[in-house]
Amino acid sequence: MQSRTPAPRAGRPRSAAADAAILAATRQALVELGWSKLTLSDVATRAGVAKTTLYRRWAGKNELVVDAVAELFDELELTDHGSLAADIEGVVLQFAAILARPEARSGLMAVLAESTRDDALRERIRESIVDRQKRLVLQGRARAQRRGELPAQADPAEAARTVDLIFDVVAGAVVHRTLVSAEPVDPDWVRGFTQVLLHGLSAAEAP
Amino acid sequence: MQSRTPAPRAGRPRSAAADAAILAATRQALVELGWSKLTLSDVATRAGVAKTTLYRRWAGKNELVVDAVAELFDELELTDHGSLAADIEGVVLQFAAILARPEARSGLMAVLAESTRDDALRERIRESIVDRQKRLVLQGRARAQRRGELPAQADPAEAARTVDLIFDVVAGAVVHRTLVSAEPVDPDWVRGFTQVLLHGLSAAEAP
Amino acid sequence: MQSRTPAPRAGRPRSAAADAAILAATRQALVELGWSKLTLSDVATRAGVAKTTLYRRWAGKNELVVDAVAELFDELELTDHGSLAADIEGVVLQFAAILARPEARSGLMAVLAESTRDDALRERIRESIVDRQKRLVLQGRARAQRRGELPAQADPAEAARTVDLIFDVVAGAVVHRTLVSAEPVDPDWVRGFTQVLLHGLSAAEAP
Amino acid sequence: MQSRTPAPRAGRPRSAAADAAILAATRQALVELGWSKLTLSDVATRAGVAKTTLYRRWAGKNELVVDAVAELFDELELTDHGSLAADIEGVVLQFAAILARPEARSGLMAVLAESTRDDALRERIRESIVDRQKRLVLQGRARAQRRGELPAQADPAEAARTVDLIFDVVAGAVVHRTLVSAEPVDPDWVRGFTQVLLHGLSAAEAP
DNA sequence: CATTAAACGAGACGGTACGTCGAGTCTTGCG
DNA sequence: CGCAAGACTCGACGTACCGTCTCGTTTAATG
Repeated sequence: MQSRTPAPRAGRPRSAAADAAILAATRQALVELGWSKLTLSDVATRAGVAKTTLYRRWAGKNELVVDAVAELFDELELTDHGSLAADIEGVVLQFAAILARPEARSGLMAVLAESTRDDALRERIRESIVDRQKRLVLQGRARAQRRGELPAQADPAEAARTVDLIFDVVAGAVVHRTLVSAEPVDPDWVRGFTQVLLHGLSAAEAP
Repeated sequence: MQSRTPAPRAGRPRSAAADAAILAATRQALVELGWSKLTLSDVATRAGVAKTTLYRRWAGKNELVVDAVAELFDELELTDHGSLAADIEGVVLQFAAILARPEARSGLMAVLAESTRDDALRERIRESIVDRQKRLVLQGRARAQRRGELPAQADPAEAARTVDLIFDVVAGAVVHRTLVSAEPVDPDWVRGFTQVLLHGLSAAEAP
Repeated sequence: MQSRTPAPRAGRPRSAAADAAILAATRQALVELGWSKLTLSDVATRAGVAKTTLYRRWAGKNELVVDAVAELFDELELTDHGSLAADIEGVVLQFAAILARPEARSGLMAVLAESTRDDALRERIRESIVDRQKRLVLQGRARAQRRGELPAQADPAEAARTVDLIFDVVAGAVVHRTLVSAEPVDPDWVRGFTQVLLHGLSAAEAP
Repeated sequence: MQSRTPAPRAGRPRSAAADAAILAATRQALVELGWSKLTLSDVATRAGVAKTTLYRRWAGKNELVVDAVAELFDELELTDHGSLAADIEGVVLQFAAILARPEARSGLMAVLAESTRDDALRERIRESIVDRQKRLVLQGRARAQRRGELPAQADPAEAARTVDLIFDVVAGAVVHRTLVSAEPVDPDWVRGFTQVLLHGLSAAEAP
């Protein structure tokens, strides 16, 4: 495969530093102001960049925030704790820690809200954020199967459907706990959640 | 408890019809425009009401939309289908049907996003929407215990914690599936989800 | 004929004070900044008024400046100095004094420049500034005819044409001297100009 | 007088063709867009030249337009029609014909407007446009004196003052008629104007 | 039944951010 | 070094919506 060099066109090239500065400034502004009071003028000022430069690279607030927030989730990883339950607990705690950061809370929910009426935006979110993190589920299952904690799945379509289901359950529960119920995702809760996820309600209610 | 009648002061009383018209207009505007392009002037015009009248009753866009959206969720009910699994499947489908309506998608996520930086708003959402629907979980558990599908829980604190957990898991998964993954909540998915919820991952992956 | 009361429409009436403040602020800004560096935001700020208010009343910079400048020329009057020559000299000096003010120089020429490509603007200038001042020529001629310095004119069409001609000559010469040649309109020049106007070149060159 | 060759320094010399192309493009843009909507980027594109090249040669819009417009007036000449009156009528018609061209109207007035607050620009206009055309007045007077239509003038200072006065009267009247009154400079008007100029108002009103 | 005080419609108001555009400068690579 | 291309900073543009205000006009309970 060839290098990614994007065809060195004529004229002055775009400043690479500007991109990083803008995304950082966006996150900072999200922390201080939240989504709705964040203005692109302000972001430009913080980044030491003209508003025009910003609009040359992103179509608007939504696209910019998606990119700024997406980077936050790339630090997630599935540390090996020896058992499936422990692995899940570990990654759920990491995920909750990210969602506890104001730039993530504020930014993520807002772009999700916008995406309900903007298909292009939804696709962008899916590519940049959602699908990138499904790797964690795949990794977790593979590891659990290697350990013999889960059986192998024959049907690949069924397997894919299960990955999606688990992702929705895990991500949904943590997001709901954090942003809707606004309760802390503490080790107790994580333990309870993992129990339900692995063994179901009936088991969970009768330990 | 006192009557709700708010001390019939002198002067012309507020029009009761206006409230209903405004909330309906808000939902209609959410459908057509979505949260971010909805303007209070527009809502006022649609409702055949002056902007002043609107601001006399709600503090702003957020409060108005919370009230407009909250009504949508009151139609949820836990029909008795004979078994816990069937009851869950029924209510999940109902919930998904509401979330499929654009006024709910757009409005709900937006106010949740705003609530990440506005505690009063979060409290209002919790009162108007979230806590009102926990009744469904309570009802479902009571019915399942009557049927002998679930054991009684001795510790009331533990019982409350379980209700919250289940609510986060169910609501979170459906919301995530609908609004983030943007995949349909069809009977297949609901069956799979209910299996995981009742019997856990291990069971679900090897039926 | 009825009063000018402009049909008291519904809603809050426009502030009368705002108009005056805006026009005064416009003249002040013309003095300090000149036409090309004058911004409507700045005018609004000076007038203690929101930009919206300004745009609600004038379509743009051009229209605003026409109105602001037009008022300056309303102070012109044809004082009776006893002879046609003296009357002309008097009004020419007055006119030159107005053109010496920076708000008049800068504003007038700029809107004239714009009017070369904007017929509506040209018409507005003609109504607000040019035609209003033709009264001076009419007045001067009437007075001179009363004194016997000029013969009466029988043909009204011819008379109108002469008024236009004289206006173009007088206004044109003073404007050109002031703004193009950028030389002072002092009493000497005025005397010479009046001689040419009344008695022609041949006489002027051989006194 | 030294050669105009500007010291052939090292490096690639400036393209001579570019200058002409830029000035032509400027005039074309003035015709199509007028002063205020003319942009230097657009001029550069029309001339097939980079913006840099343009700024290397002119300081800005004003200077560029002065040069582009000045060339237009160089085609004026005082054809000998046999009498002073006829000569004046001829040159006035020529002048009016130039002012009827949109690039002249729009460009000339705009730079004059700018020059009210920019002394360097005014000086440049005077050199490039105004003073260059005073030759016509000098020429006309010399010819008339040769013919015996005008007496010789002894005092050179007085003579200079008269040239300026006549120039202001002629140029001023034509410009005012064309751009302010926005009436055509037709042969009738020119005849009337020449009568006033040569014989004065009193004569003109009683032919 | 007249009074009266608040609610009402209309729309102007001071603000603030928007997204675009032009001016003039700077930074590439090519000739 | 000149030049084309085009990204850069800066600042004004004209628009839109917010939430407040000031009008003149209902409208129901009270006196």
